Amino acid sequence: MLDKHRSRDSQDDPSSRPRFLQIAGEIRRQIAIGRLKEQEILPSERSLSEQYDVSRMTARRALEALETEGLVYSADRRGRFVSPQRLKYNVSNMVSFVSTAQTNDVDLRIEVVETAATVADRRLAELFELPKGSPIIAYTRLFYTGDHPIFIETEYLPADRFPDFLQHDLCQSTTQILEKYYDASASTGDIMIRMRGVQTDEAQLLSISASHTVIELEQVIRDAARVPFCFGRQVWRGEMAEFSAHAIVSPQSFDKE
Amino acid sequence: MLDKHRSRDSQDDPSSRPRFLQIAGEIRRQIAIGRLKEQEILPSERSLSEQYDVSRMTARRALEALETEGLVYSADRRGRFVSPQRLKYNVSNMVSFVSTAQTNDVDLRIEVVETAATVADRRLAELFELPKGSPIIAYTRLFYTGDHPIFIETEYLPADRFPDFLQHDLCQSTTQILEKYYDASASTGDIMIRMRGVQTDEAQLLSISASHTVIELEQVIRDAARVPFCFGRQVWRGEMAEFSAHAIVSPQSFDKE
DNA sequence: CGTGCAGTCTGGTATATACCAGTTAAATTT
DNA sequence: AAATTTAACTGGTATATACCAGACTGCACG
Repeated sequence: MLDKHRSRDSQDDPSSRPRFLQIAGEIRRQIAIGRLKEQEILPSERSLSEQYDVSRMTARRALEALETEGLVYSADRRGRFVSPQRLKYNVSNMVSFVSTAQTNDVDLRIEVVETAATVADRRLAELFELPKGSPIIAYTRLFYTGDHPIFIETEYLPADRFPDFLQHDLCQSTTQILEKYYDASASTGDIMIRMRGVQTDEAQLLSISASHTVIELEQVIRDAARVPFCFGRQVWRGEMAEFSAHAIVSPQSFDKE
Repeated sequence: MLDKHRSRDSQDDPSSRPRFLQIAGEIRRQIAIGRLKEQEILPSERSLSEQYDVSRMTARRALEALETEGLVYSADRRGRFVSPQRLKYNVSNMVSFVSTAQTNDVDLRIEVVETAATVADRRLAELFELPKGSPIIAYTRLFYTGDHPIFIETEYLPADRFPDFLQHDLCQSTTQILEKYYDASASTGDIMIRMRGVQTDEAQLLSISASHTVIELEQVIRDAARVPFCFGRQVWRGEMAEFSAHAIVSPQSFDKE
């Protein structure tokens, strides 16, 4: 009974790289050379396992590796697809992500997920230099290229300064609404970027599975008088994000801790 | 036969969340409340599988979920540990990451991985506005907190402007070397940040397993005359990074695409 | 003509098992 | 007491199997 599988030297040759990584590499190459194109469907786990003569689990691991890399995404029970190209977001050039995307002929679609009139919690109060409990407008939007979700954005505005804001059509650049109707234009901003695990509600909106990673971007936008008037948080599909910025070394920086 | 009578045994109650996510959540909670502290070892796959009465593979998936989130890291064949706190990096405040880290009492250690005298490829030539083939100095360093790797940095300098640069001790702030000995101080910079899959050599240095994600940060540093004199690329363990920046809306932005 | 209903496809979850190669600490020998 | 062996760990890789539920395709029926 010793010889259960006659696996023998199947993988103990010194080409020691794990089989699933070899397969992942093979597929990666096919994407690189264009044999598999954006949004194209990949071979299924089962067909890969036949093709490479490995178990389904091994084929799966190869695909999962490509998924965490961001090269590939999985649409539950429909298959896996080649991820579309990254979107570039210049955070300095705060002249609205929407309009720059549109001029660079990115097929951008916006969906309003939720709007709310609420009050400032401690953090928002501190940020806007308002008393805790001041009225705040909040709205969450989901951004797509085509039908591919890219990021979720939630923005908070002090309600007093922007009356009837939610009356406007939020499927456009809010920066432009703020400028046009409320004379509030961005002058400076503080930005924070980090990678973290996705939360279940976010995962649903972005149609990624739980226990993936996303990139979170928070920004405070200030007007020429350095008064903060907008706080925003974006949660990006990690593989879709590329942020750039132009930094100017400040004469004296006085934000500490 | 509308009423499909399902067996109500074991765990198919409508709390339908996958078992491995429940377990991951349990551990996550224990980290959050401090029952498991930074750098502390987690229970092994096998002991978790007994504790929760699941197969080892399911326990493993729970731990892997925490790993991709960045809450936990795995040291090959030694166990899994709670990740240390993030490091904050203010990219605007270009006054050297090293010195700011040291004032904020972060236990920073630098290891020189490689130094090289090479020549400019197309990209570097274009960047530094030099002819292709001009001499370039390159060096790669690995940054740690304690014995925990954080990021790899490779920097490129035009050799003509910085003679004998590699003679200096590279285990300190290079920004300061540049300022002190070569009178080159940062005035502006262009920064790019994105998430991507780790490469095998990087994975080794950062001691993470292949098919994880990292954050890549590239920056071009210019002096007061807007002449670029340093190009750097950092590859961060995703869970360790948090970038912040202060942006100023430029009167007219004339960089396109 | 569409409507509904199989049957087949997909990925997602879960279990059980096996072996490998480093790590570590205890046991043993020198 | 120091050096060395050993044995009990660890995570990593891999296979085989099973069932689920949603998505899709095509066929039969009204």
